[in-house]
Amino acid sequence: MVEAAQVTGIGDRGHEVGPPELRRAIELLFFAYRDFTGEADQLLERYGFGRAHHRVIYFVGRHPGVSVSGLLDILKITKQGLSPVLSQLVRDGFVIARPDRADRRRRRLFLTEEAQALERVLTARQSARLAAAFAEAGPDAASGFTQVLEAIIAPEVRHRVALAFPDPMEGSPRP
Amino acid sequence: MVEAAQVTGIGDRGHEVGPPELRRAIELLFFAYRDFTGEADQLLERYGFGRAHHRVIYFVGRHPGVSVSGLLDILKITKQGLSPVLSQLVRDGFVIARPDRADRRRRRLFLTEEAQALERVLTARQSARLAAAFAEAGPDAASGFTQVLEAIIAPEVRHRVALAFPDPMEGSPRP
DNA sequence: ATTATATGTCAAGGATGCTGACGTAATTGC
DNA sequence: GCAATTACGTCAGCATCCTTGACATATAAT
Repeated sequence: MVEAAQVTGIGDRGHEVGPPELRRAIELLFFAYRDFTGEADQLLERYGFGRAHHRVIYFVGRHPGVSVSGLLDILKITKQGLSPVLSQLVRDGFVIARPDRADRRRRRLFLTEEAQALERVLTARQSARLAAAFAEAGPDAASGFTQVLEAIIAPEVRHRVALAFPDPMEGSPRP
Repeated sequence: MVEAAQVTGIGDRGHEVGPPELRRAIELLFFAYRDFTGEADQLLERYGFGRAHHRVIYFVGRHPGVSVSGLLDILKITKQGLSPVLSQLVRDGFVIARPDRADRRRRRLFLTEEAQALERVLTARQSARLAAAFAEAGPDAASGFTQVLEAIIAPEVRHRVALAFPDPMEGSPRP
């Protein structure tokens, strides 16, 4: 096939393997995600933060009082991987960790006001980009977009995603 | 606000910052992309490859005869970043680089048969996951999904995405 | 009292990038 | 023909983010 590609050469589309619309969707997801996540980096740099810090700030902001292990469950990384990032955020005054009253082994994490302000700006930027895309594609497309994303997510992970309307149980201590 | 979060404590949703559906979409994109890309990793490990190798295999497969700089343009990384990955793929017999006939400074990249087979399996896995999500969400949602992804992508990058139908100009030498 | 849990830390390493500098071969422009 | 440019490679150094493994400490549960 390599020889064939060289012989037929120019204009060869490579081996066709599946429905073009699926192949196209795979690529769209790659490019879209890359462009989308690149949005916030410039602002984070000013604070000496990277993507990992962004994720922590975001999810602690969404789940105030989450425990360290709860955060690890969401992020699906190891505590050794989280450690330097979380330490820096605490050291720099962006995250506050206080022991849970009922179980003092657990540290509940909260954003400081400065971190909340940063998170608002970061989320606002990404929201603006999404809103522009939704406006361009139309409300039905926007609805389909979230439906498909939800279907892509592994069933056991879906419950972690924020609900469209506030979750009354959010932040409650584990049994 | 941190104190407020601790006082109101349990059940607090954190600071509400924007439309819930946009916040929800941001999270969906995060979880969906993570689950989606994790799909192929297990298979790649058997070859001693990572995501970077996957990207090279994928795009060389989609653009047979692409030059090194062409690949760098697609991936948006530096040649120093690509170098170890591409070298390993050539060394392991997954990518063949031959000088362009008209301009022998340029190396045109092709996949070997083994690499094509691997790429087919990898893409088939991801296609299957996408197809399942499309089936679950319905054809209209699938259409909206790709429309929104395309709208998210920066305009100057959109032309890089595969077309739904083969591009007759693909692989042609630069003027 | 023993065991289990939540967390932290030290060590070592891998994957994937970056910038900067330099070199070589080939092509292009004058 | 010669200089500048282009395509590519490589070496050095560094950063980010993540891993596994081992061990320590405090608290809670039994």
